[in-house]
Amino acid sequence: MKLVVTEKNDAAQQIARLLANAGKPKQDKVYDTPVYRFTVDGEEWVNIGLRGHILAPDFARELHYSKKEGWTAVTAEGEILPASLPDTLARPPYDTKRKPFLKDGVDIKGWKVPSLPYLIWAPIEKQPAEKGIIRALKNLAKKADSIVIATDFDREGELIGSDALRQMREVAPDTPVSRARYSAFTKPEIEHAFNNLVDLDQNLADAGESRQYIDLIWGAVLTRYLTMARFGGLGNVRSAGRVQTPTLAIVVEKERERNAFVPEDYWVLSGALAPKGSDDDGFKVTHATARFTDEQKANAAFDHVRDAKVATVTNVERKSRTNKPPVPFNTTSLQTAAAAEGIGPARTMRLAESLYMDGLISYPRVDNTVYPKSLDLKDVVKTLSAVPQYRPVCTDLLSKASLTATRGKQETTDHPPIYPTGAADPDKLEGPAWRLYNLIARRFLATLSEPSVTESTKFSFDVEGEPFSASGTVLVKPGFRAIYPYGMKKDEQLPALEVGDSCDVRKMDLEAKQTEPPARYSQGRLIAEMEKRGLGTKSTRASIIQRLYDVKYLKNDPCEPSQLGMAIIDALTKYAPHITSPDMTAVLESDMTRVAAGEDTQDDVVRHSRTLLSGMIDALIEHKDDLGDAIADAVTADAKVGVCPKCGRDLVMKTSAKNRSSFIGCMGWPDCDVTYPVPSRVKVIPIEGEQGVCPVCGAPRIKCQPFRSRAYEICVNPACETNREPDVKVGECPVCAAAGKHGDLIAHKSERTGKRFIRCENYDVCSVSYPLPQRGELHATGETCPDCGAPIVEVVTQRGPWRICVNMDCPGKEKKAAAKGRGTSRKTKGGSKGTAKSSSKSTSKSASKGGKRSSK
DNA sequence: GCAAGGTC
Repeated sequence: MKLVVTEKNDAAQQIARLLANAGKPKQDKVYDTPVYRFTVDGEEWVNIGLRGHILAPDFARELHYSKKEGWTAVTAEGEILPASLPDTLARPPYDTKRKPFLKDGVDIKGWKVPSLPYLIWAPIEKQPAEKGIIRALKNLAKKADSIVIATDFDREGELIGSDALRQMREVAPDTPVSRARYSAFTKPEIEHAFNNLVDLDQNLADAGESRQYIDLIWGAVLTRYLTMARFGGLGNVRSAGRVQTPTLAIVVEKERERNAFVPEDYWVLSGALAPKGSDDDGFKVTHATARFTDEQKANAAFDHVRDAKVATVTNVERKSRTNKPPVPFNTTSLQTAAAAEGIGPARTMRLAESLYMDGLISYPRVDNTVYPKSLDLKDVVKTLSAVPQYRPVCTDLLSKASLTATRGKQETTDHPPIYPTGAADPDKLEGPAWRLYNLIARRFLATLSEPSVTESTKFSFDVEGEPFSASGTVLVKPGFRAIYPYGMKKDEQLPALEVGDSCDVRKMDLEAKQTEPPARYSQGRLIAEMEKRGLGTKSTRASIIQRLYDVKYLKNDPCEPSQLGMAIIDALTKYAPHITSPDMTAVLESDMTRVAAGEDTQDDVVRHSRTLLSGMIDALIEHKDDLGDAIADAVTADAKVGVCPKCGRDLVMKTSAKNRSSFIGCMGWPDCDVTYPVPSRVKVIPIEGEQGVCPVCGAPRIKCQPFRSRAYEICVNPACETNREPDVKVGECPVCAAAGKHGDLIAHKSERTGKRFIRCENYDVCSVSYPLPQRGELHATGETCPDCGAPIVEVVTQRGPWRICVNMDCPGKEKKAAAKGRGTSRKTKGGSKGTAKSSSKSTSKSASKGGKRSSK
């Protein structure tokens, strides 16, 4: 039996399909891992797909951190340093007797902390990360007569293959092993690869492993340093890494530019003209000097034209422009295009993964932007014509004798560019999933379509001796724009005018303006910038940006660094500049190339990198307290929501030690006891400037962003006049009624917590109460619930009015939930955390709504 | 409670 090991399940399946020459491959499972059995010229073959890397590098066992002991470097014997270093590693070039960082073995909240200088030189081991796959792999390797490593044809692929081989060698030490190298899933390419097997390139695998080690060493050492410099509490990691830190630096650099920006005054003289005698509002004209930097000159020009009645056309320029259709999508261009449509890169990849698994799009991690010859374009168009929105364009394309597709600059042959492989039903996909599919399908059709032609017109005018101009652009031949409207500008139509025609001057205005600072990066542009600077790969960029948000270095979209993010970059730029620059990646790349070429060894390259970091650790440790203070200040600044109306100190977001809920508290505590509640399940965004102070009570106003609904602003003080709501009678108290007395049920808003709830008017003696939705206008209906007898209230929100029985335990609710839950279970599985949470409420509705909205 | 790289 011949065993073929690929990098992923998808590849195992494709290779089986292409090589089987006696019937279709049979799918089987070995310990839950899918494998494909088939025969080639009478020989039995088995294909197994790994899941990327199956081993993960980590520090030697005694240096592992555990939940119980934290980041300890303490051995079982209480010894700080591991007993011995592997011979291949040099002894650390530092004095082990010197005072270590955060004194070894000192307890910090129960954690023992290792010496960082030592961690740099700590031995690294590779541990199994995919135990199920490894078991299946070994099981098959034992039975195999020969083994072919057929992982992806790149550095990481060679490393994944080498790791797999190491595992197999434990059970099959003598089985012959070879390597298949292919770069496209086509029959000739795969057959050629398997007829011309080579040996595994250990140098290339070593190059990949050096990358793993260097990333781990720098990442772990600097992350531990930043995290321990000022302990931020559980869950507050301050991370650093070869890719994430330079990426953060890019965003911080832009913010610095913005902060250093000095706005300049300029003036714009513009007005409206209309063809003589017409009665429309006219079109916009601007003075030939688009920006006056001299106020006097602007005023002088304005004085000439402010009372003008007539403008004369002095010149007409018409230009027609052909716009080429876009090129096929690869991962990066999909991410940037989706980001422009409001789907962030990380979410795009999650959605793309699930569209791929559902057979709706091709493999989403690809650099290629040229469709392979083997892809039957017409066939894809035929498939897409099943989607009503695309049918007219598909019919049009299918009527052509042949189809020509655009080509991008990057051409690789491992996977085709991202294209639709199935027809989606807008009603069956959730909103964002449909929007992404729609983008991909339309992009595909656009790459096969004609160019679009726009015609732009520029009129020049004379108004009382001052030169003015107007321009407009009109789409005269839609071409690909008929199917691909993304990022399209609106038509600006100008009337038909010729030289010598005159127009009525409708108005003239002089506007004082200021130059704007450079714009922040959108997530899409940040992805593009990372690619430009060689940071990360198509598969990692989205998650790295997400990570920067998760550790609170970045906030908002477009990307804005937090004070914490700026402080981290500040400190690292000073004491470990290497990690903040993309150069580290560039140097690593050239090192890898030398290792792969056999001109350098893994040990040398890793040792050199360790030495470099060693040289920085002294300065870092020396300034640990400065950095700790800077981090603490930055975190406080990030948490600030306003100023205490009582004592004038900062009010910050705090977390209750008791139940981990958030509240706003004064930094002056315990001298000042001012606290305010915060609505639960919302993201709190401080409001800067005057708008952030309540004009009525002086407490801060904040913006609350609930998950997936509209943000609102409130004063944080629940007792404030602006938060007061009149009590509403919503029914009668059943308990009091049973006892023979009368009690109204009142909807009431607490002045202490700001929470709205229903209580019996006899609340001093009667404990009947019900919770209420916290947002929306409340109305009594006078009705009671048929299932439980509790009052029914009406709540009016932005989505419209809805009615609800106020009893949380009402038996009627379970019935409804069960009925709703059934139809949507499929969606909650593949989606994000967020979609899972909101499943029962909004899935069915948002799916159909989203479909209609984006089917332009 | 560490990175970045694969893939799910």
